[in-house]
Amino acid sequence: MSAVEVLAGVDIVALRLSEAGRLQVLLLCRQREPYEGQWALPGVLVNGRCADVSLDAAAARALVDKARLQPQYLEQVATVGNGARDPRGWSLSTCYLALLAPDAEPQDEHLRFVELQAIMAGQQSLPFDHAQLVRLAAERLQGKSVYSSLPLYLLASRFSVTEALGAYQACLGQPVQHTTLRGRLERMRAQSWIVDTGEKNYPKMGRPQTLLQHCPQADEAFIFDRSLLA
Amino acid sequence: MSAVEVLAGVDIVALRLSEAGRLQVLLLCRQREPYEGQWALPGVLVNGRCADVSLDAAAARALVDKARLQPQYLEQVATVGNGARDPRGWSLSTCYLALLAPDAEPQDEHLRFVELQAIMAGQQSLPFDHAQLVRLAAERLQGKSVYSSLPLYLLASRFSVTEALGAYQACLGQPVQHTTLRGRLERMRAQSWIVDTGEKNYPKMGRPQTLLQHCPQADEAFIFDRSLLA
DNA sequence: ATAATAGTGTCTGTGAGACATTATGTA
DNA sequence: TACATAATGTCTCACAGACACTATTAT
Repeated sequence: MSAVEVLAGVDIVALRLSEAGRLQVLLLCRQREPYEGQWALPGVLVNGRCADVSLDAAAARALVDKARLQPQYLEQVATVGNGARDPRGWSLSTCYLALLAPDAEPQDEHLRFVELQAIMAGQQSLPFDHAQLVRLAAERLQGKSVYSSLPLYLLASRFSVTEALGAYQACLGQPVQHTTLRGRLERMRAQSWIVDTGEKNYPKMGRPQTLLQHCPQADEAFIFDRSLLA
Repeated sequence: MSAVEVLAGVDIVALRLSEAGRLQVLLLCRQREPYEGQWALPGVLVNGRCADVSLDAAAARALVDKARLQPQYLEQVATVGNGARDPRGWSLSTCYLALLAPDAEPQDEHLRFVELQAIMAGQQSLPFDHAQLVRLAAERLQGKSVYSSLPLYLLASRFSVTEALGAYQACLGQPVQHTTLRGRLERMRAQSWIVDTGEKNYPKMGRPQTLLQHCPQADEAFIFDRSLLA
């Protein structure tokens, strides 16, 4: 090992909303030691020899190279570093939160989605400190969902208010009043972040749903000036 | 350079509130190449040979080793990595925001406080991408000041409402209604985050000031459920 | 008609914004 | 007394929370 350098990488916590309305984490079966054959977060090492122009670019590359998936949202969560997280020695990992569309599907058998709750509850164990990274990313998502439009990045390009409600409830882990969400969506519509497509979805029963479209007007999510569930 | 490892470090944006009520950044005159003799952010390299148990510990060490200062608040802001920021090659830096008490004084001539505004305006240039790191830290502080008690960590152990108001205005860069801040301080008092010491400060003119004490009940700052300046 | 789901309306409570008023010290 | 600064009171507005009510489809 070099005198002044250190092992560093990025790990991606990529989340998808299942049909049942639950959050799922993308895992990859490791092809190399350490922990070969175990299901872990997708990630890549970063060092000068890679073509990455930046750390953020390395994160995007990790998801494209390993899973051929393009996230709808990507945000750096935190960097952890210590001597215990990797058997190869003192190492750094920068954790990213990625939000995928609900139709994101694994391309091969080395990829799998598992329920976020299974990891949080410890039923699904992960190598390295990946369980901790998942916790950090989930906390970030939950925290920002209280005052931003972040959960909308988990939806398909056309979505109903009911689907948006499901996304918020999955991110927050608790029920949300639909009237409150409607108010927020209306405020976003006034600023062109939401467009009413005019199309309708006709479910088996009940009144048809208005289909909305999410049109982010900035890189960051829309910020509301008040918290949910205060 | 090793095949898989990379140069990594932490850099600290340590802020102090001047008597004039303006934010100042702690700079250190570099003792080594690169950029020897230039004023830059204090920081340390991280690698397995150091005794740091974690990246956060390395950040705390950077401030103690280089400036003998203990911050009242320390938070990781972001990690940047690219091939251009350091002349030695592709490198990583994790940026930390530190908030100091107003009586924090440089211990020797290698340390200096400069106005945050001078750096933001480009009047004071910094080596590496340190100006960008300062911007990231200042953005984090400004963002969180809207909905949290973060500015209070810039105050002495006993402080008046007027001083707290100055801290908020410095962090936000705009005026705040004192009645709004009083309401927030009162809500913190109800939850034991603020204590009325009963002591008074008697300025040359005017009604004496109640002296308050900040008693954080958690590692994170107090979060309000509504934004200032919406 | 009935069931099911979508969407609106109404009322309440909280806290920020703005500003007037009162309180308490010094010169 | 006048003056300066601290602290409180009042009113409005925006928006979340709760829940009732209306609307629109299929069977």
